[in-house]
Amino acid sequence: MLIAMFEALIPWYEAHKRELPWRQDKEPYHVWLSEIMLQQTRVEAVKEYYRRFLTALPTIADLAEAPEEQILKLWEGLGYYNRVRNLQKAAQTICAEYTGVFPSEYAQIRSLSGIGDYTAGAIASICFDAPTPAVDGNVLRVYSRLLADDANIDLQTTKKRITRKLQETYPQKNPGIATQALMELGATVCVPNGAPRCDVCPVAEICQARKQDTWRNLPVRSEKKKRKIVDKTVFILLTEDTVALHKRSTSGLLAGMWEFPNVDAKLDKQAAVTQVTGWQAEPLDLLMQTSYTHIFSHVEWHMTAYYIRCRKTNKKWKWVTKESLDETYALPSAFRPFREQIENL
DNA sequence: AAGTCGGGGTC
DNA sequence: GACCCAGACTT
Repeated sequence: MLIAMFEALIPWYEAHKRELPWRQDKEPYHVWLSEIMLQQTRVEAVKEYYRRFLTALPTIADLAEAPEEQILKLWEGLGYYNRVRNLQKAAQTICAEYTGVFPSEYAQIRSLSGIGDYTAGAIASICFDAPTPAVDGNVLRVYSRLLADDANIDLQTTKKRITRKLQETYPQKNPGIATQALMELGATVCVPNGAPRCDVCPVAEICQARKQDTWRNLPVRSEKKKRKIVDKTVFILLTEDTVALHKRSTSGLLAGMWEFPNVDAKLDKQAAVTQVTGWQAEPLDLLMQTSYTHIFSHVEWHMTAYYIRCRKTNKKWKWVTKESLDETYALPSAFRPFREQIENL
């Protein structure tokens, strides 16, 4: 079954594959960067980030030596910011332990920061022709439907089993093509939301979910728990030419990113002004008030923002010009609407 | 095994 | 509003 799948899949991929920036070559740095950026992130979202990142940091050595502010700025808006910290940590490991040359053995690749089973398998097969499966969400979906396998794909045991089954029959010639072909099928034909395009699927004839008409129920996943709601009051503190920023902790949510000063509570106008006075920034005028909800995977921020003209700056915040905010400081998307509003004051 | 960690497209 | 994306790491 799986052998027949690969036989039909490879020629289909060669005929229908998308042209993507990271498919120009098999340079490990390029493939690696793309795989990290693509973790839980759509192809369309990654394209421009990928190009910009490589223009700024063309080599692994450049990445290893880059200031943290620069790599966070390059990742700004892409999310999961620990990805880029781990990316740099791995780059430093490659420079220190592998003389700057990306390692070619699966075990070495797998041991680098930010590289798990999926990414190691992808890089080893695509860059080094190792017959190592790369089991991502696409592959789990394709496999579940092809075999009408109703095991929960969120379970470790299921992923291990599917990885093992693929490993047994993985093509020994051009395994990197097999890796990309499986994912391409999941991304463009056996799609995650909506009906799969079985009419153009190269393996429709051997698909058990299609035969049984059970594709709607596959793959099976764990139940998701609902998000917590956090109320926030955000302070857009402005002088004549600067705005106050705060750098977040280097651990936890949005680690190391910059933000507008805020507190985890819903303050009314008076309490907000009192808060700013307590920070000794001397509030002059309350210019505007806006509200905005930002949704993360596991939490919602219900934010009320007060735009306040201040007489003085304090030592508690970093007061920066709008220009340097845009050019230098990495601001998460959660705060982006407030940044835009400043222009309308 | 469950929780944490972003942001956005699609239905 | 719910789902989920070329997942990894921590607890």
